[in-house]
Amino acid sequence: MNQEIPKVYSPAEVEQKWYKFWEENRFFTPEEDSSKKPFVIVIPPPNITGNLHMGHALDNSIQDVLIRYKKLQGFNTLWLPGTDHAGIATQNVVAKALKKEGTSKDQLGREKFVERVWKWKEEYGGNITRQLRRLGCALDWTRERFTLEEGLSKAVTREFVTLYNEGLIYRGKRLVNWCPKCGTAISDIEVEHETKKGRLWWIKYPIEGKSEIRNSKSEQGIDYITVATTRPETMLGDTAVAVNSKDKRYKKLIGKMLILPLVNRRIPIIKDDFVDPEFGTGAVKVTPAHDPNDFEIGERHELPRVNILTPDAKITFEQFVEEEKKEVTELEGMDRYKARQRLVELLEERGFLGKIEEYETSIGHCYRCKDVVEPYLSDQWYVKVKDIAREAIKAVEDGKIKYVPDRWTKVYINWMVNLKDWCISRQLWWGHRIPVWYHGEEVYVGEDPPKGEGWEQDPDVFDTWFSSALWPFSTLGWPEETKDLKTFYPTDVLVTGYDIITFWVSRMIMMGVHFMKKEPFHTVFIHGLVRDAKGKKMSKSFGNVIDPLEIIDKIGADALRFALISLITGQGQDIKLTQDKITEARNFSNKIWNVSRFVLMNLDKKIKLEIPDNLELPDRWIISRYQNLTKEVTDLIDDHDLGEAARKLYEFLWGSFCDWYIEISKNDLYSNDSKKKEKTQRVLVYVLEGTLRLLHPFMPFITEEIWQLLISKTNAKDIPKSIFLSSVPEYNKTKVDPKSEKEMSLLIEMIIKIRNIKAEMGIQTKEVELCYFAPKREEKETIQRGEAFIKSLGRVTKSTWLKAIKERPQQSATGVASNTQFFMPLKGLVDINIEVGRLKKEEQKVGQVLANIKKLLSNNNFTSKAPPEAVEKERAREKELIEKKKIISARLKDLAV
RNA sequence: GGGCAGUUAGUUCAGCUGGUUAGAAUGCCUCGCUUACACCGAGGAGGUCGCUGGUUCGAGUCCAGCACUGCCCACCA
Repeated sequence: MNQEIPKVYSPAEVEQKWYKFWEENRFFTPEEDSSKKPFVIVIPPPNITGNLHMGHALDNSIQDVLIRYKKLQGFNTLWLPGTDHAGIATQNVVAKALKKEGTSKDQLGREKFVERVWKWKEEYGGNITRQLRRLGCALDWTRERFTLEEGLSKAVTREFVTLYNEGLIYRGKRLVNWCPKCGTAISDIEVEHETKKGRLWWIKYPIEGKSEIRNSKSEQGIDYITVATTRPETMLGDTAVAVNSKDKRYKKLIGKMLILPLVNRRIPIIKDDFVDPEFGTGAVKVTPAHDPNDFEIGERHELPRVNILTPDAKITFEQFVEEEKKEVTELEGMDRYKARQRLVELLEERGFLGKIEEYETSIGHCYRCKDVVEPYLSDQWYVKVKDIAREAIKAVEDGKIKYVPDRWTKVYINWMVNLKDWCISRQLWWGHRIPVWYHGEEVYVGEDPPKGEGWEQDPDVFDTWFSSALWPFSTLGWPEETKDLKTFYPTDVLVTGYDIITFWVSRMIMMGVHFMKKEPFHTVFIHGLVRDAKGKKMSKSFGNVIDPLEIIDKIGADALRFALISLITGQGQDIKLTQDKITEARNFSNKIWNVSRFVLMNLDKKIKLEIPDNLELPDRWIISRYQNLTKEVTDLIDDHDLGEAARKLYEFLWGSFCDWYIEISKNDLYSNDSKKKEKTQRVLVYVLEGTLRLLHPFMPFITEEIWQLLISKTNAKDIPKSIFLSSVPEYNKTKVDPKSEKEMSLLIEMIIKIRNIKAEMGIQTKEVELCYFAPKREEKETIQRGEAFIKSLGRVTKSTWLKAIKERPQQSATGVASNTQFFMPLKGLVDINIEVGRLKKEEQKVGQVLANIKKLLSNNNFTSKAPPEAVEKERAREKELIEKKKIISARLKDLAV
């Protein structure tokens, strides 16, 4: 017996061994000049600051399943790895480290700082790629890329310069979302809105010439106008008050001037129909430099823009004339929130403050540092996206790109239709430098620096997404016309969570269509997010994170992958990962291990890897089931329903193969009939070997380990070096046998029912056995020896089987009929002969048979092993439950009436 | 304000184009140490499929309305 195979599967060693083997043999590198069709996925590049979290684990498990499956199907596969430099994120991480050291990025200066980030990257940037290896990802590491490396930087420069020359890029002073903490502009989608309790302050703006509003005769609309605001400090930058042109209350006042309280700036009352007369007082203060709507109003009315904030959100009076400062000098240099508080106090003191209301308002936060974002006036670079977006929409509408599940198509199109120009400049140091140089008034845009003295490069860098938009082709060598680019572009599938459809997917489509004139992929496979047991997002601050690496250490990458994949639904719902599910997957991998151990243990010689001829019902059944499984699993993967495919494999392997076929097989394996034994060995190996190949994309390590052991015990020739290089089992329709499936399922049903009766009556396994055989005439002898025994009412083990054979009287199997029959010898007491006939009137027969068995059993005074009082107790409990239910339902009925 | 998704056993979820008795896992209750596996095996209990109508011979499944939950988008001071 195989002592060297342990009972419990321990993945750690196995996984390490095989990944090394795969990588060293370059199995993941596509064949050169292959005649096979390529199948390509580029990895969504994780941030170099990142560590593998469950989201990555899911995303990459999915991709690995697809790649390995396609490989088995005979495609020339490439899964291209890489990482993203992640501008803000990385800069923040390094800045934090510097702070700990007591220095800062400004102290270091730009050049030194960037050098420092590179150093950091060399040191820690490899974390995530190591972790992807642990997961088992079949990535071609010889082609690994980084967004900030030379080649990809060249691509980004080409991107910008080309777009610029096409007139699709412009620089403009606009309101951007400014993160004071990061000190940079961020794009609209990088702002996270959150509804928070705030306040609405009402402020009185005196009409010119009637400045003494403390006078008791003062009245709204005569002496002053009241405006409402959630951000009172912005009044410092007000340059008008707007009212709706149809608003009767203010009609006469349009064109008159107001005196801005404390600042004493003369500002006009203007009409603009953006203003909703129903809201607040119907009059809106206009701060073009600090509010997007006001900015637009300002544009329409050519209002001056007065900026009141420094880049780190402190009050500045840079644009104030001297007189305006007089009453508010103390605010200068003050933090925005402190200033707000103080300003309100000042207004109050001077009688300009009206009421204060509690108010719910939505506040924008930086997606990186969570600081409150300010609308801020600054010079930025923009991409005019309208035309490119149109092409990108068309690609999806024409079906050249398909979203899976389909509902994301709508989300994508809706987003694209409403797309605004894309702010691509960031005031960071870590990133691709914008290829623009200034020399006084002159501006130079080009891939190489301008010649001559005195040129200074734009200090800004690009939005990270501006470079990752090129990822599907920049990684293959673009803008050079490389062989890889020709062979592998366009790629096939993009796999990602729905959270970055807008950030990334849409931009890749835009740039792919624009620069390559070809969609970057034909399928976008969108999956849900991984959440905790309660459906909450996993995050460090909640403390509900399950670390994939910890799980891998404990139970193996295979089990983790299987847990995640089997949780995927066809609808792409979010996934709730629980400890239970992880345990289940662990148990499954152990089950695979043990069933394989069983098969291996029962092989005493080299086995032919083909189906034998002398098949019996259980053999035909399991082979048929296996054929169906092959078809189902391949169809499901083709349909991108990986979760269902995984569940099908689980069900087959555990529910059919282990629970039934293995048990039945013991009959032959432990028999003296060498022909039968060999037949069964061959069926076992045939089905298990094929199932392993089906399972390999999901659980690459354990399947490799077992497959190698198993295949070495066969006579198969030209064996591939790895299961990864083998093939998907072929679906052989001629082996599908509905009749056997039907018969077998009936048999199973009967056995279950008999077990049920047995359990109810407390009869022990050893006292009752069920024999089954499907005789052909020539097998009569065998049958009469009672060796067609396949299933006891409990579990078959070698010892019980041997015992049964030994103890069973010769006459136990009698009355052989020409049809399928059941025999149930009751340990020498009675034989029941159950005729199933042609299995046509199954239902009736089953019922009849069961009734007979029950009768016989109760006539024969079996002793129950369960103590009578326990049985009594259980019955009482049941009765009680039924009573309770009755009462409850009666009460509910009363209530309903 | 607009859009999307979900609501099925105690819990977490499957259930495709409508068709026998609504499945699985886990938990619970019996029983079983049996040379593949106690990370196991056998059996059992547990569901008016969110609510209300409609289509149909037939509805978790299709349609309409409602309720609740979650997510995304949106400039209302």
